Amino acid sequence: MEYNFKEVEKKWQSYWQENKTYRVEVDPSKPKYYVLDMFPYPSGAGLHVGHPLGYIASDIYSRYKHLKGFNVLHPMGYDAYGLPAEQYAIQTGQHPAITTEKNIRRYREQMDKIGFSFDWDREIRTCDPEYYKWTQWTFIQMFNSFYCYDKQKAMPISELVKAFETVGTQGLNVACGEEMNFTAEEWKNKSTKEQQEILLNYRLAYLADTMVNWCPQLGTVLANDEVKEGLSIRGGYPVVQKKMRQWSLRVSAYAQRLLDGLDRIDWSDSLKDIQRNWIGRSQGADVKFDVKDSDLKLEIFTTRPDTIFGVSFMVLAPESDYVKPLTTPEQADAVAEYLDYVSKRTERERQTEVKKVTGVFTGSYAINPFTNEAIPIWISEYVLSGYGTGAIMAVPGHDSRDYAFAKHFNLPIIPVIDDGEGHDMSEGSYDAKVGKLINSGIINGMEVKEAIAYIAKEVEKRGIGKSKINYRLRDAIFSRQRYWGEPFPVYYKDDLPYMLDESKLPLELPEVDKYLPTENGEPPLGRAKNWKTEEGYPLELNTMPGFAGSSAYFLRYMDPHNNNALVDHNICNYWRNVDLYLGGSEHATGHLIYARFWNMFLYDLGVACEEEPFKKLINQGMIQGRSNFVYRIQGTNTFVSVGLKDQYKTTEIHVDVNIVKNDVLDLDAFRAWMPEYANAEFILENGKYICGWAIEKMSKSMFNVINPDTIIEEYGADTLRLYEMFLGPLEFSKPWDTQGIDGVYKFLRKFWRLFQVGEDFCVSDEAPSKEELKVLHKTIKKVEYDIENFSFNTSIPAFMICTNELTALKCNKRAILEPLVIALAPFAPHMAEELWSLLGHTQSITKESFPRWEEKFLVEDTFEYPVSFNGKVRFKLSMPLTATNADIESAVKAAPESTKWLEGKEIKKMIIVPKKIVNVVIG
RNA sequence: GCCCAGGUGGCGGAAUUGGUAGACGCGCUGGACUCAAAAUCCAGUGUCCCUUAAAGACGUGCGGGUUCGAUUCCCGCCCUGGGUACCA
Repeated sequence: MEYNFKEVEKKWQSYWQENKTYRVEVDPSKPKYYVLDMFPYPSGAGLHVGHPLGYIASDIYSRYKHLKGFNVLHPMGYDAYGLPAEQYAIQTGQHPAITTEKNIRRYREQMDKIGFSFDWDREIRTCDPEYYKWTQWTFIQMFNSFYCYDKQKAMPISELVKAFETVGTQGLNVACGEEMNFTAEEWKNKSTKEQQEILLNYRLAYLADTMVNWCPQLGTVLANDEVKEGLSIRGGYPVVQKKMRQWSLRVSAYAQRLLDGLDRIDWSDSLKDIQRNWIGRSQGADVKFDVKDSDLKLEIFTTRPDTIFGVSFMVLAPESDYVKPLTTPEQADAVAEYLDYVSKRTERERQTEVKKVTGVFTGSYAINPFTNEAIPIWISEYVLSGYGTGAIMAVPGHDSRDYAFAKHFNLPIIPVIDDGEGHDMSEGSYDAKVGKLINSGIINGMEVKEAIAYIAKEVEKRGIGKSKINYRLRDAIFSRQRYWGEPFPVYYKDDLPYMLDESKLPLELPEVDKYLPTENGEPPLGRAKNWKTEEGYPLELNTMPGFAGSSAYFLRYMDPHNNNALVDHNICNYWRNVDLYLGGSEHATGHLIYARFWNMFLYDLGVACEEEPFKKLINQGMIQGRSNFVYRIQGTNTFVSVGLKDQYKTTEIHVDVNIVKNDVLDLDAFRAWMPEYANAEFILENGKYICGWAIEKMSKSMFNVINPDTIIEEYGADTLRLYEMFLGPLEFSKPWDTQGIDGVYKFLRKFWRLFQVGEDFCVSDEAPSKEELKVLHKTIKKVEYDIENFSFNTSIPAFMICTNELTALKCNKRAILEPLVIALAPFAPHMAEELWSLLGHTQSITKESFPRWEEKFLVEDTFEYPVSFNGKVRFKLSMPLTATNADIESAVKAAPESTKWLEGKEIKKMIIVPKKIVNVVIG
């Protein structure tokens, strides 16, 4: 009886579904294990063969953990809000909810065919009001919180108000937009509106003016990549830099905790590095400079206080608040002209034209606190308003950007560090933090490190500055002028934002007649009828960004139907956090930062039980496409096989990989593929048309998309699962190549045949031989080791070797085959279930335990020593395990093969590594 | 520019971390079974020298080093992929 995968896979998929085999509940009697995949955005194209890679790996691991006795949580859902459905809605008028629903059904259908062990009772969708109720709820909690640096956690905003009422801002050490100073008395005298405005400066979710690309004609904010040369890519309308009132999340408050947490989690070093760079901690000092003929103090941030004697000018960001007060009447026109130039520059231009040096003198001078010299204050776009204080002290001798600026505007360059090798200042700055200070008054002769500490201390002593740590991580802009996203639970009264009462949640997304901005530039929600509270206050028109819904979904899976809480505390206390998270590394600076931040906030609130949401993270690689080409002889409809194409002038054309098998083109299918090829002629080699090939991204336009359904149709889901794993290490990017799939397909059929005698299913109850037991235990050991280390690609060869060896031994013994079936179950669950039931078991294989391997079946009596002479292996020597080094030494000398290699030479040394190798050094 | 990962046959990739490099699979070559095909099975397959075999030499991006022994460790380069960039 041949293995009928179609029938078997269908049978077990419906069995699992009907019996809810993978349903999971809290069970304190068992250890928990939480395996999570990054949930997909359900796009219209459906799944291609690359998408399930991570799902298959996580499925193997969770099935394995289950067999190992863990209570495994393994859920799946959909990141359902997103741009493509909205774009489609704009074009067709079809509601994005309908498109999304359709796509989800298609995804589910495709996933079901692969045989995953998801607990579908826990499915969530971010666009479901029952789900986004808790996204909105969390936002309200953020609005009602501030971040206290002393306690290193989020606190209720009411505590801050209490502090303001009693001591004002005195002794305050909290996260904020800008430093504020007022007394309790002053606070009490402020109007409600003023007080609310001040509180926004401290809330974790806050409304503030932020710089954005604004396109007036399109009536929307644009991302940097949607703008080119100051014009919008769509329409070509002018785009300006504009401050807009936007919602933001104070992610920056958690910068240090996000950094520290990385040391406690099991992620790849490269991913941790990406996050560390993104957070960008730098230790330095804020220093205040007096301004000549003014009461103003100019505060700058520097990481190199040691170079303060080398400061020859100061630079302000064009957007800096210092610009206005520091511009003198004589320079007013020049500054205005420069600011106008800068405002027309887009972020993109500033980024691409990094080498372009521009700037203008303000007319004012700062006083160097250490030399008392007057130094000119300039404005330049190379200084960013959003980092540090938006102003710098420029040390052209030791900073390459300051150097370029000084050269361009002919400003003095003062060397203050001697690198000991006579660095030539005319060739560029010396940026390294190594050397001795020169031309630097009190710190002359000090090493750089010493000098940094000395000046930092001196600055604090004089009260002109303090040590400070800056982070590159910015707050997350949280508003989008889009329709298909979570509505904010916010209404406006007196121009101030207020949160809806929690009892009003969820605030459901309203219907609109069109998915475009309104005529007067409001977001699409401006079109909704009655978009106001019961009291008549207008509701927020923006929606939340894509990352809102994906920032706490892992918590919701624990308790997805709870209507009273994001997650029940006892349930959360059991599942705690994700033990294994699988997904792409493209989320390193997005989702994986936001989700950690969001979870830390919920942890501070007492909702989450662990500070870090994802204990271990694996980034699966991308599966690329393998494109096929045909070669048309130019000006004809004749196609030449790849081996002969150099004899003609040809054009390379992508051909649908689905009509090519093993690089051989199906000629009839090609003629039927497109009308223009209906009369195609071919020049063959060896009677076949061979196509060329290349590795490219899998995409429709390259005709190289492989649909998992097609593979399952032809080879079955188990083969697909095995082959995706066999392709290579999980983390690598690798091309899909259908050619190789035969190998694993053959393996499965061979495995099946182990249970057959002739045409019938037949296993023997005979006792296994020593040799058979060795094969079994060797395999289980290897497979277990590989699964634990996520090298599924090497455990499949272990099964293949095992099957070949058992076939050679003609072994069909139950004692060997039963444990093997269980070990194979995580990889090929359908076949395993079928064999298990054929072996006479009445309950699902998921109820079994993973087999244990025992060392005693693996130990040998002898070891075959490779004997090498001067590092080159010459022969093998079989020795008992009990042999001493002296035994081995004399055996090597006595071996007849040795005489050949020793001829005319003497043994200088003999290295014997027990159970490894013998190396004879001769000379 | 800076940070990270990687470079092994015709191809995807193994090598239990310093101990027989190329497991396993694909592809290719030959054979068996077939009227034939498919399927299946068996054998071979890093390079060079050679009619063949034995034997040998070379071989893990390049150049050095440590070691009895290096794909693995160290130093200096080259290339590929990823991240990031006026972050002071």
